[in-house]
Amino acid sequence: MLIGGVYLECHGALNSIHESPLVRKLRAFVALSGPELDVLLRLHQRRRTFAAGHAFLHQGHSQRSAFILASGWVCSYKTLPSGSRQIVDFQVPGDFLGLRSVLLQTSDHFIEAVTRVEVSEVLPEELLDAFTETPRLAAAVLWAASRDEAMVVEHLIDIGRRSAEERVAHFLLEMGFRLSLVGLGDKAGYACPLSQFHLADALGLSAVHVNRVLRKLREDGMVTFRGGKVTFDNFEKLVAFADFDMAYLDQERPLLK
Amino acid sequence: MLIGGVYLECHGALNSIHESPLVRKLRAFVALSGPELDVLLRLHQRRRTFAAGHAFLHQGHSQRSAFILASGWVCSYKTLPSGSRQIVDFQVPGDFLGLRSVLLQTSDHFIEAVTRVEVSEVLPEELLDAFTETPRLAAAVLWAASRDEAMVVEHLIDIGRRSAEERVAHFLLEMGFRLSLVGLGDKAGYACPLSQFHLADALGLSAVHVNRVLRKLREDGMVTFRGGKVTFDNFEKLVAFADFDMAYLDQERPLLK
DNA sequence: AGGAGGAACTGATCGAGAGCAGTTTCCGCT
DNA sequence: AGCGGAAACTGCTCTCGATCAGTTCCTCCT
Repeated sequence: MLIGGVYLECHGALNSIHESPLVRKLRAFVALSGPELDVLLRLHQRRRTFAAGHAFLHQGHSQRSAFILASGWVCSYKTLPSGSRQIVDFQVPGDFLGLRSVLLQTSDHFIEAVTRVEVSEVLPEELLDAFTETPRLAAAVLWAASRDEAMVVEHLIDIGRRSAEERVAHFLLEMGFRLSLVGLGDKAGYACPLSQFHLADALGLSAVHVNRVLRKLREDGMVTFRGGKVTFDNFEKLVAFADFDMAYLDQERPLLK
Repeated sequence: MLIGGVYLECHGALNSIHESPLVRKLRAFVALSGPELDVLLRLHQRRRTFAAGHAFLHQGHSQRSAFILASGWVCSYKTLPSGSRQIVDFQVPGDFLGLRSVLLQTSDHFIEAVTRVEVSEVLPEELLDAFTETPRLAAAVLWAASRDEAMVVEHLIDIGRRSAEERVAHFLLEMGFRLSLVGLGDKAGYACPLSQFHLADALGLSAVHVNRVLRKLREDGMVTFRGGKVTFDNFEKLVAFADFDMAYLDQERPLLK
């Protein structure tokens, strides 16, 4: 399906568990057995769809569900009394949403659909049952959660110590790597439904300045952000400029073989 | 023991498991049974001491130990090619160190002792054994890890959206709350071994500017940072100014009763 | 008592990025 | 084909915090 001319979603029922982006992501690190795939399939049962802009987890609420993102983009953010918001991270297909709110009493942030999204709702009991049944799966999910935390730390570095240009470059590269893991992008680029306002809210910049920085990166022949698409014009130059070290989202399998 | 005139440490052997700051912290959320305390005691066996300034976990290495901090302060940080460093978080007694490096292939950051510290080294097997033996303990530790992640997110907000003054105020309050949980601080203040350089590296500011901001906060009668001590001159005013909402490190028990 | 070294502190200048106030381009809609 | 709204884009000014270049204070050392 095409939205905005370029943004690609994969809708419809899941024909096979192998199509799940989550499975695809976990498989990059753990060989999953038949029974483990069955457990994952069970977690995908409660399918739900949300329209773009819909907020389905609220700061301060104590809703205790987690979600597995099947298609579309989502952002998690916090708001300040001043009215401004800080986007903590974006989630793409294969990512978990609100895993932390299962453990903590209340959700400390908002989660909002950027595009129309499809998710699978997972109740805390289901998750815990799945974990006791298949400890390897538990370790794999914990690994994914650790990776998410490492990404938040990297965003902290972004905002704290990198210039606006390095920040934008680094962010566009990170999303590229994350999407490539689930087959939604490569070294040429990827479809990206974010507005420049989204980038600004995520990177601690003003939308106006994001615009200027994007123009600079484009003029320097490194990356083009336009019309819902990110195109890497010179991948190596961009990696060098952004000082991108992909160790933090790697790509080597952890505890498991 | 006194260092720098005011900084207080509690050295020597652990006479009772109840003296462990970790136990004290976890007890604020979970009632721990006798057997569970025994398991925790076992984790405290391998006692080690490091001098101030010693780095005991290195970026890029794959050392797979975690540590429980018994006394002293520690900071975890990442470095950039430009030479500057970003302190991601400080750890105080009762906190885990390097929990993420147990799961991920390589450590993605440094951990360095700010003061002389005492830690208990925990090997991955011991941790996993303890978790399978007492699932409640596993949940409690996961809860603590979630809380740590929530704090990193709050630092992201700090650096991304708060002014330098709000940032410093918010940080000093957070450390106060964390220390009070293990009995090392209260509404009057706490002993703090950090230099203004530490604050600068953690808050994404220059040391010079940190100095100015501290002066401003002191002159406004909110908080005094001096001589290794943080004194809250007007606690309520500071909380209001920093827009401090302690929900993110709360203080309500999660899954457990 | 005198010096050495390091943190704390201060003033002056500079620059990245914010904020404002627009215009232009690109959509979908009727 | 024309309209309306949102996102993208641009020029201008101003501010917050970095940087530089010091001085002062503290503590340890002999």
